[in-house]
Amino acid sequence: MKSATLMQVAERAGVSTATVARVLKAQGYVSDDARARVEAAVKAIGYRPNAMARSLRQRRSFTIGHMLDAIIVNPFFVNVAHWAEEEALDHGYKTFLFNHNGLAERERIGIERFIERRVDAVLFTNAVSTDNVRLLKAAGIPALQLERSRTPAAPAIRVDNTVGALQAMAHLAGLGHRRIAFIGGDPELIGRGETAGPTVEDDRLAAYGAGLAAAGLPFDSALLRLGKYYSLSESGSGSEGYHHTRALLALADRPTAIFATCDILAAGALQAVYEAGLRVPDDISVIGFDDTLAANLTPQLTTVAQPMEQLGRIGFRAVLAAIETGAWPEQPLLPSHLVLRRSTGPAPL
Amino acid sequence: MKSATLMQVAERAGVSTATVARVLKAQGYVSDDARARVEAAVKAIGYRPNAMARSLRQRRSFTIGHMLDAIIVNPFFVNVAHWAEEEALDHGYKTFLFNHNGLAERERIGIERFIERRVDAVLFTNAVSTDNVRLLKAAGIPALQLERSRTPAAPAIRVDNTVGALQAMAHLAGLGHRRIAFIGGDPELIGRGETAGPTVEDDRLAAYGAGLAAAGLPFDSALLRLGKYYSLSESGSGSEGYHHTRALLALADRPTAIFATCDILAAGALQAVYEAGLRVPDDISVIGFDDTLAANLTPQLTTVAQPMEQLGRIGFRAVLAAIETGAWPEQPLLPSHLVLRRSTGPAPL
DNA sequence: TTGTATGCGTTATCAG
DNA sequence: CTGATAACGCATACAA
Repeated sequence: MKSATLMQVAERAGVSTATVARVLKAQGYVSDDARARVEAAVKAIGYRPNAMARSLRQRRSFTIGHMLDAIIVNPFFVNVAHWAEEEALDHGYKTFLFNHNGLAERERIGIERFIERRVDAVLFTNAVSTDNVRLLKAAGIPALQLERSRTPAAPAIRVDNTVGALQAMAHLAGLGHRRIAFIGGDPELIGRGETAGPTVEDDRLAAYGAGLAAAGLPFDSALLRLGKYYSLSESGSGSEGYHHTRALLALADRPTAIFATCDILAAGALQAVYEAGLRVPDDISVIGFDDTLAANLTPQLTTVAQPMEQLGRIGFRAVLAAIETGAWPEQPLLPSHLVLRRSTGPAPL
Repeated sequence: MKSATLMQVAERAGVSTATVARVLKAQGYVSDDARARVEAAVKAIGYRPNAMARSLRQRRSFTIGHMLDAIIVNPFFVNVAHWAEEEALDHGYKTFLFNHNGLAERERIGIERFIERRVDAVLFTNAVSTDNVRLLKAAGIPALQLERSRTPAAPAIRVDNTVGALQAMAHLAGLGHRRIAFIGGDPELIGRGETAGPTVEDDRLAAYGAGLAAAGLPFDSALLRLGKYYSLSESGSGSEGYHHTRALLALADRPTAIFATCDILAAGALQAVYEAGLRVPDDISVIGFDDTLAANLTPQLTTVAQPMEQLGRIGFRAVLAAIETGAWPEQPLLPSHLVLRRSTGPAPL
């Protein structure tokens, strides 16, 4: 039995479609008698409104698009998407996900699909190309960037990376570490996009420097390793962190702590340390970033958590406001914070 | 500029809407002249078809629903969803995801949303309640289960868990292990659903027994630990594996190898072994299942891989066939297989 | 308090 | 080869 229509409900209840619509939307005057008959009819034939017909008529799909990067490699993206979806559900919305894997061409295709399906707004975590984002503006569809701003073509709800990173550095310094290495995304390779001002990678790196200075520790370029977060092609996605750490451990005066700006990088670091026969945190401490893989690693990873749930929920509420009012609410800067687990300890003597 | 309509294209090109539709769908006779004018008009006003109008008219949404379990805890689900989506994209489809976290009530809500949005079919990875699945049947929407069959109310594309599990056991036995522990999902707690015949958990457990027997090893109930795969509420999702392993290590005659039937369980096992000051694989070998977290763990985990990409792709193609022909294609039993990494080695002397 | 009528943007069926 | 025209299922302005 293909779902019935509103008209069939009306017939069965002996009223007009307008009346059925009124009881369904719980607005407008309806007599108790009519209401009861309609409700009975709805139940009897198992009527379910056709969302597509409704959307066509209202020129609103109650659907938003969510563009994501590297969804099967980095759990960060699924998490943000999950919470955005959760919030959307609470407001009668559904989301369409699209994974661009960092490729502008894929992103363009995804955006075209979104436009064809008439999403009411689009969330980017993260955006790749300004031109693509402009496609949405041209179509009159609001767009919002989450976690970082990579293009000036859309507003962004960003994360304060500095606060959490400084906590991490202070934690390490407080444990007596004097040689702290940094494994991070290269600001030149990652995230620069077309937005002016510091990128996420700039901020994390700057916080490393500031944390060193605050603790009165010298900066040593041998302890600085910048590159990609992970490779999408290689099977062991943490191999970037693994190789950097191998190099670090080969140093004559090796570090006693490593601050990696992604849990995936930290996962690779833990593998390299283990392979070298050293123990974490006894011989070397490790801190990650994101709080994605952290609780599953050995030992459980101390890490700077990103506010993934807030990002998703607040992000959705922001686009909803844009859809309904045409204006963007203020965009808060969401804090990151250190989560202590078992991969950090006192510096070895 | 809100996206233009087909009628506007028609006006601009000086033809009827029917002609525009003909060139857009590349079917039916259109003169080269008319075709050129239409194409120019489409380009000029940046026309994009309205998928909702099309769907309403064709009574087909080119959308499928995908019900998932524990999406932010177990990467397995995102992976299957990703590949199903990828295949869907190749066929002009999009998927709606819905996460039920194992709750029948949530699943019901998700299915209702799917029906309202008129998805053309639904994929379950995995289903919770037979009643919910029947809701789809009542609405005339084809449904297919992926990875395991938990209800007789829909066909299923399942995985052959036995072949991979036997490989794992043979690998361990070949390395000289004689005391091999098993940490797995409890057939009574997980997966029994309403389907007759052995569950996934039955199969994995049976393969453990068969592997033992094949290697001429005795079965020792002290080495058998059954429970849940993970807890959705606890932060460290691998805590189940951690606690089982602590118990195993406390045994007077402890095992030299552990076969855990989920990478998340194995992650917890690795943590417990590490905490006990033992090394993997020197003191104890560990094998997981799924190949999700495996490459990120320390040491990289030997595991039985599930065919996640095939599950997603073949699953989508099967529902597409059901949508188009009304009949289900044959449902293959997809093999699992052992992936060797660094967590297994010769049994200690 | 209720009903009628129109249109949302397509597609499909007809004639021409 | 092309153009009217009628649905698809719902929402809403307007009348009654």
